[in-house]
Amino acid sequence: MSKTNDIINTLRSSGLRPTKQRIKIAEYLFNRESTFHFNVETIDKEINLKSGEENISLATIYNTVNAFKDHGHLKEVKLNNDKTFYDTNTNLHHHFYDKEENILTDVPATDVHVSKIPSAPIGKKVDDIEVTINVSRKK
Amino acid sequence: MSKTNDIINTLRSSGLRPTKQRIKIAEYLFNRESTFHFNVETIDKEINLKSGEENISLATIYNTVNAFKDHGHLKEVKLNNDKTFYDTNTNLHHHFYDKEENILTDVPATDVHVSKIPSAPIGKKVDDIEVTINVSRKK
DNA sequence: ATGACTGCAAAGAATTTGCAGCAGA
DNA sequence: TCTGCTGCAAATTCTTTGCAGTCAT
Repeated sequence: MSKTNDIINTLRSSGLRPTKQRIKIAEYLFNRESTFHFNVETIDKEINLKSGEENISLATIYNTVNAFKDHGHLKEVKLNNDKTFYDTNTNLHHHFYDKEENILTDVPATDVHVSKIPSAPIGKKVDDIEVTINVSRKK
Repeated sequence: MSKTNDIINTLRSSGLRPTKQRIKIAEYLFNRESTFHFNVETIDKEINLKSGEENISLATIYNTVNAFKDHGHLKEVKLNNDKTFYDTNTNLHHHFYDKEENILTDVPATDVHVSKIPSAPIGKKVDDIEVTINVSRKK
């Protein structure tokens, strides 16, 4: 079974119609070895400016990314940036963040141990812990 | 020496002219026991809608908050929200975050120990570590 | 006096939405 | 066929900016 068929099945089984545009975006996002951080502009540039084929409208890219997020294929990430970033790694994990260069790198959950945390506020329970390791250029 | 004079001195010594608007906003933000998370709308509502006095224009609130941030009196915080939030606690600390209610609570740095972290990417050094403890209503 | 700040309105930037036409089931 | 999706443009929302008048020093 080809990768494209995998993608079609994944979309379908999460309740999303596998349209031409969604397949193209999904292939771009998910057919890669390592995790990937991007924003809507990334997709627009890579898919639209690069190919001589039909373009995908910005509105559709927004709709598609939101649909992927709502169906658990993407995770939203907050950066010191006006644009919204997304992460193709939807598993629990941590990050290196270089704010000088606005680069986000994944850190596997197993590479970080948090050995002490306070108890949750009254009436609340802890769901998960996210660690951001802020880094900068070594001088 | 009164609190207002403290604020005027703090503003002046960080290179900001203590104008009526800045003093009013600074008093609202900094004259409180515990740390405080807010956005521009918070200030607008609390200071403008509440008082019968002269209002402070939105543009000035934006300018003031940016000035306070640039001069180290505020820290920007990223939430799952379209608006930019700020934190009056500029020291290193961690957070409880309840995304159901969009509530952020401070956790002192001493209440959290991270006992294992990966080494920084090549050419980078670790500056600090921020821990977000995601919580939700206990069922 | 002079340079910085305020406030208004207009501009900007990212994202969402209304709706007609199109495509996947 | 029949919803759901796409794509365009218009609308929205948050934030910044230009500029004339005002205020702190």
